[in-house]
Parts: sequence; C-alpha cells; structure tokens
Amino acid sequence: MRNDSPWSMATESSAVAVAGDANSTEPWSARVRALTRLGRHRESLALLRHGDPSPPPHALALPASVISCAALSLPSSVAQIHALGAKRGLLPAADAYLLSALLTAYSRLGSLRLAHQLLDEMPLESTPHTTLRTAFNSVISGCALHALPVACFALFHRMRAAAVRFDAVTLLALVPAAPLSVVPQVHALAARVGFATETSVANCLISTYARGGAFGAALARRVFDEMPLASRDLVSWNAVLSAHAQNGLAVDALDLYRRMRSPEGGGVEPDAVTIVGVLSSAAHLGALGVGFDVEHYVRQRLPGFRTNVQLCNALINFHARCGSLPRAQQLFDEMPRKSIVSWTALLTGHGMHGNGDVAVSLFERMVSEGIRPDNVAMVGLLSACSHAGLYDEGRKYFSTMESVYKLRPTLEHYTCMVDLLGRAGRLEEARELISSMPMPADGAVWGALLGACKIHKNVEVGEEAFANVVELEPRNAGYYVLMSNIYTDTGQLDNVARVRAMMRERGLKKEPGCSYVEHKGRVHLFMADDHSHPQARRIYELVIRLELMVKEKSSGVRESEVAAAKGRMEKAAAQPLVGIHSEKLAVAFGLLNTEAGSEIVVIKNLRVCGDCHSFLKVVSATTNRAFLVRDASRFHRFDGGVCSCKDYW
DNA sequence: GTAGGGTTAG
Repeated sequence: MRNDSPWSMATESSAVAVAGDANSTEPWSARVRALTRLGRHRESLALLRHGDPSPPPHALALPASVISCAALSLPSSVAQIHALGAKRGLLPAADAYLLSALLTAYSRLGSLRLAHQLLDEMPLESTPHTTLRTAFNSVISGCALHALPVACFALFHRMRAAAVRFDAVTLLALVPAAPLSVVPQVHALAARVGFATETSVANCLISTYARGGAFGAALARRVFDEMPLASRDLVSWNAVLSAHAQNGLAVDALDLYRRMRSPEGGGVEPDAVTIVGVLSSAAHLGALGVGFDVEHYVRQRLPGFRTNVQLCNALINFHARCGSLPRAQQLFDEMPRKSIVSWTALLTGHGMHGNGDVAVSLFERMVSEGIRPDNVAMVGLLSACSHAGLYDEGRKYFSTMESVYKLRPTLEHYTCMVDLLGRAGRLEEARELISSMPMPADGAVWGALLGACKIHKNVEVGEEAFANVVELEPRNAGYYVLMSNIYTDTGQLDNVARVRAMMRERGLKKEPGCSYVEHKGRVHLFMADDHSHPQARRIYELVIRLELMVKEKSSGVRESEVAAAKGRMEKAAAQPLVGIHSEKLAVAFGLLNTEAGSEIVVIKNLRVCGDCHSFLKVVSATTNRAFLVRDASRFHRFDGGVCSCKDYW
C-alpha cells in the first residue's frame, strides 16, 4: 500500500511537479532529486549519466544519485560517485549531504565496514553538529537493518561519548534493535529527553513492546495511553491494536477498534493495516458480525483491496476460520498474486472442517506452483490430516519435512503427529515418537497424548501423559479434567475423586464452557446452566423437550426417565438446572429465533462433549436444520443426523 | 537537500 500520510503526499506532489517532463525548466539537479524521491531510480541515474547538464555534474545531484544506486543495489556505482566526490574535494566533510547519502547507501547495502571508515574520517571538531548526528543515525540505522544490535549500541555509545546529541531518528533505529529486556531502558532514556511521547518514537515503542507477549502488550498499551491525544495518529492506533491482536488479546483489540472510530477516540478512519489486525482478532474470536462489517467497509472504501496480499489473506483467514469456506475460496481465486500465507489460510480452514483431502490437494498444488512450504503450512497440513484421520498421509508428509523441504519439525509439528497417531489408536507409536524427539516435549505434546487416551480409554498411557503434563503445566485445569474423565469412563471412581481433590488443593477451576450465536447484529452468549438470557425459560423448555425426544428416539426410554424429565421441565423456569452445556442452549436459541433453512452458527471455547455431539446429530435430523459449531479444535457441521467430523474428533 | 514509524497464517 502507498503511504498516504499528509506530509508524504505533499512532498510527493511537489516532486511530481519537478520531475515533470524532460523540457522542464527546473534545474537539472532538482529533476534528479525529484526522480529519486519518487522512486524512479533508473530514470534518475539515466538523467545523471546521459542528460545534458550545464554546468557538469553538480554537487546538488550527487546525493540523490547515491540513494538511487543504493535502491538499485549497485555498490560499484556508489563507489564511483564516492571517488568523484573525493576528487572534487566534497569529502570527507565539505558536503554534508553527499557524506550522509554515502553513509546511508553503504549502510543499506551492508557495506558497514566502508560506512564505519567514512564515519571515522569525519573531523569531529570541524564538522557541524547536525551533520555528525545525521552521520551516526545513518550508520546506526544500517546496522539495525542488517540485524547487528551490538554494533548499533556500540555506535550509540560512541555518539554519546563524542557529545553528539541523539534525536528521534536515532531512537527509531535503536528501539527495535534492542533486546526486549533493554527496551525499557532505552524508553526511559527517551522519556528523559522528552522524545517518548513524540508520535514516531511512541509508535515505535508500541510496536517493539508488542513483541513481548501479553506483558509486552500491556507496556505497549501504557505508551499509547500516555501519548497526548494530539500526538496519536492512525499508526499509533494500528500499532496498539496489533499489539493486542498479536498477543491473543483479541477482545481488547476489537475494543480499541470501536474506540478509535468513536467520537471519544477521535473518529479515526481505519486503513488496510487496521483492518488486518481487526480481522485477525475477529477470526480468533469467531466474531462474525465484526468481520462482516469490516469486510463491507473494505469493499466500499478500499476498492483496490484485491492487490493487497496481507488484507486478502486476513479476509481468507477470517472466512476459513469462521465457517465460510466458499467465501474464503472465492477471495483466494480472485487474488492476482498469492503468498504462502494465502495458501496456508485456506488449507488450514479446510483442515478445521475435516476436509483433509482438499487440504492435501491444496498443499500439492501450492508446491507444484513453486512455493516452498514453511513450518506454518506444515502445521496446517498435519493438523488437517489429523482431523480427517489421514494416518498414512500425515506420516508421509511429516517425514518429507526434513528430507524434502529441509524443515526441522518444531513442538507444534510433534503435537500434530502425536494427535494423529493417538487418535488413530496408535498410542504406543505416539509414545515412541515423543521419546524420539530431539527436544523435550512440552505440555501440548503430552496433552495431545492424554487426549488420545481419553478417546481410547487407556488408563496406563494416560497416567504417564498426565504425570508429565501436570509437571509442565500444573495450573492448566483442562488436563485434570481429561484425566478424571478417563477414570470416569473406566469406572475408577476413587481415582476420579483423587484427581478432583488435586484440583481443589491447587485451587484450580475448570474453565467454564461458553457458546455464542450472533443474531441480528447482537451476540448471544451462553454458559452451562446459565439462566441470564431474557429468553431463558423458552430456551430451557426447548432443550429439555429435545433431550427427551433424543432419549426416546435412541433407546426407547423407560417410564421413570420420562417422568423425571417432565419434572425437570416443570422446574426449569424456577431454578437453575445442572448439566446443560452451553452449545445446547445456543442451538436452542437459534432454533427459536431463526428461519427454517438457515444454518445456525455456534462458536464455542471448549471442545464439544460426546453427549452434546450425539444430541446435536439427532436434533439436526428431527428439526431439519443444520448447525455449524466451531469448537476449540475444529468445525462440526451437523446436518441430517450426521456430523461432518464423521464422529472422529 | 541527508536519517525514519504500523500489518498477515498455526
């Protein structure tokens, strides 16, 4: 995307005027500079070489030419102009602009030794202070660009030792180069000289802090909150929004989006970067309404969006993760240029829907188009194989990671494989894979094995997995619940009590399950046994009626059970009932409030349990409705009495 | 007339 900030527009339009046509009356050197500024580097150099300058090559054109050489990666041309400048006595310090341009060019091209040499040749005493500052800034920026943080800080110390004052530009290079633990110190230094609230520096601090997880996001937020309102620009909002989006704080990201657009936030118009962050959070949460609104905005206001690869990728990811694969596919097909992210987003979406074969063929097509898969694409592919039970394919692709694609499997790939093997019932093979890992297994890997043991009711392997996972993630209640359920399923009730006691002693509570449905632009959220919804009475009556119907249908239920269920129904409005999971409530709400024929979409934070799963299958048949449920690991589409997961999840 | 800030997939 073009940079559309006001000042760049202004300089750009004047550059356009000057570059103008070849007959322009503007001085020749001004046209060279203008062409460089417009990024028309080849034309700029052609004018320098073949134009008819009178007087001959001019000090005023040389700095721009050097920048053009750097942009075109022509180090020998930089050296030629360098030599020319030296011959004319413009160096080492007579022409600050040429010096600065050379420093920038060498730094950008990675000729940092040459840049240092040039810097060392500058006479500290006789060179104007601003020239020195710019010179240091150029080389510090170059070291930052080439990921040489130690060199950045060494230069910074030299700069300070020489009593050269740093400015905002120095900080813009230094802050992102600093190790995360050092950023607060640089921040404090910036604050001491009053730069920390300057727009560019604050924006830079925000995006740098954003790399530091949820804690970093909190620091980023503080920088943003401390900025004077007048200093906040669109980039500030984008940076702080992304800081939250990237660190799993999706609710806060969407909240920031609402705030920036509200009058209180200044009614800031979002751009493509904002939208990318918002869509990522909306996809995460399953916030369908937000995603659709934002897409509408994109189609109305950003007509060129199809050529913005990141924006299209964000849209594809949103639709793929929120239940609309055809829309994701259409966006994918309409992109003139795709990246590996586009393929991965679509592939992962198919994997989540259980379309393992589609994911595999997308992967093959991607490879045949010359895109080399990366680790993320492989995670998507392996998890697609796992969800679809494609045991042989999964093993094959896992082994090609190193042999064909030179990718070293990470913990995430091992997690996928343990999941794949474990769910296919190959618990021993999964165990062997864990012991063959070149790095220690983490909680997710052991957790995948534990989950497989739940499916296959294997106490022995389950206990081993549990012992390991509890060591690694002692505060994750989900694993205790899994182990306790394995004991329940195998009738070991004393062990169930033991695991529950462990949870109590450690003060752990199971994460409450919640599901939501969006209807007419509003989110309707349900927790298990939650009566707070205005329609709670009707919803519970419907669930209980459906439960009864399911029971009658499945097993020819006994009289006593019918009576008990009727008793429950009578009490429904009066007092909370036990044991109605949130997805049943959400689906019942959908049935009561939507038209026949439309699909009911439910987003859930935990995985669907076996009971709810068979309930929803039967209800989809008897009500002749389709339910699309996104749970913590994948999609289930219930329609006509069957689920798209084929009961493999 | 030099130096420069924000974005995606699991």
